[in-house]
Amino acid sequence: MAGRTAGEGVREIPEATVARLPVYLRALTGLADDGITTCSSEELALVAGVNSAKLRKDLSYLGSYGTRGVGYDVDYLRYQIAREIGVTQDLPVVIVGIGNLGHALANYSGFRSRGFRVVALLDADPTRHGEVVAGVEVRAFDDLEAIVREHDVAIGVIATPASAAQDVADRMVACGISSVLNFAPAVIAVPEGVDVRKVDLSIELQILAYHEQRKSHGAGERMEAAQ
Amino acid sequence: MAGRTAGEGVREIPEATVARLPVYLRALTGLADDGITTCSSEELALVAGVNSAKLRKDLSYLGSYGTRGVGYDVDYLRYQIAREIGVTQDLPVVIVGIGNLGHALANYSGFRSRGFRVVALLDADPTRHGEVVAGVEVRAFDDLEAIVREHDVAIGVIATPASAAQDVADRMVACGISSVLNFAPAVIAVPEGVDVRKVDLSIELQILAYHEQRKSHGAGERMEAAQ
DNA sequence: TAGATTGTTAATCGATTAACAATC
DNA sequence: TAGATTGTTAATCGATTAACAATC
Repeated sequence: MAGRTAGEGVREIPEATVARLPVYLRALTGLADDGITTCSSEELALVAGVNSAKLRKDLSYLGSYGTRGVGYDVDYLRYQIAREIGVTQDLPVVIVGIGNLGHALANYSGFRSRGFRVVALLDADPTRHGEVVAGVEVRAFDDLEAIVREHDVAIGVIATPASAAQDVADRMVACGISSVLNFAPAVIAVPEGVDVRKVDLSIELQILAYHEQRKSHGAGERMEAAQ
Repeated sequence: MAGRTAGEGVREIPEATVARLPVYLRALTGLADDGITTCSSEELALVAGVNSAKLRKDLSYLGSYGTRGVGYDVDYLRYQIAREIGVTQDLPVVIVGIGNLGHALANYSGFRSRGFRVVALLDADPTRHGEVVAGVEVRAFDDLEAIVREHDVAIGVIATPASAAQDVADRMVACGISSVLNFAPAVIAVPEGVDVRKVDLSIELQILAYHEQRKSHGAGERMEAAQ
């Protein structure tokens, strides 16, 4: 149930840490872009938006890549984190559903720059086929299997309406895709061994709404620091 | 630091529970659409994608809205959760940055159907001004303050490039916006009392990549259920 | 009354944090 | 050597879960 049973040092990295590694990676890239070659856990934590104790604890799961009294080499740490995540070379991705969101995703430069390559855009609507988005031609959903086989695609992105999401997920799984990023506002069921992550735009807004409501009530204290 | 000090029954709902309330709300809406008027915690948990113990524990923070031996009235529970979140009437939202993602967000029907109203679309690029997206005219970023004042906007959405995000956030905060949903791939700093939630498309993909990598290594066990 | 299901308790698990010994 | 900063320990905190008494 917990995947591989430990044993020969297959480091078990906590899920909360895994979710922050990409944040550190981005922060390090930002530092490197600014010409900074070395940083302390304090400095990196600041730009990553976490506290330094948490950062050091997180990094300790990967190994000892810092130097006491000195800090971390930006490029070296960046490579180690990228290696740990597995984004040192481009991973092929397919996007299904080329509506507004699919367009945005296809054009999203952050995929390319962070180790992903959009190898295909698929849509069920035949009138969309042949259209070129972000340099990639929109193809029929039925081409999924051939594309997955050709490019050895392991990650699929669902950007369809909610009603189509489960069907798309089933087809992806049947083709051998084992990681799914789901933007459709629907819970999808997948077999054991397949990972699903869900991004839900309106849920994030609702969480904000909850806190917003709490602020305006109970008029006791108000925003203390107004910058 | 923990906001209002308890006292006269200002229920303190755990953050993890708050994040799931919108999920329950959506699940209940789905059940209602299917004509289901009553459900058990087991049934609701199934469609929400959580286990029933967690669901009941979460709902217990809101009050006692179920009936032992019977279950929950779908419409009643739905109303209670919506009231708790604060989305019983439309909350005004502004979106800044009308690129691909901004377009997708403006057209996203889930906002409207879940208690949010996009009152303005703003972009720094003058060539975009006047364009109508999803029935709303794109206006100048400088109009932000007037719009926030006119519609009493409390929630802002940032869909700009990373380089503009901090500046947009500063301007939003200066206008009195106290909740920000940030889609730009950048950490933004805001004063105490302002909430920020961040949606990062490439981070989600990277988390999937990490698990994907782990699957292909250690060839020990494989996907047991292939559906 | 018997069966069903909630709401709550308590145990467990995992994540965060402060503090500091190790060490550059 | 003195100063700085990592990597780790241990304490704390919060979230999850199973179990079951309460009660419809």
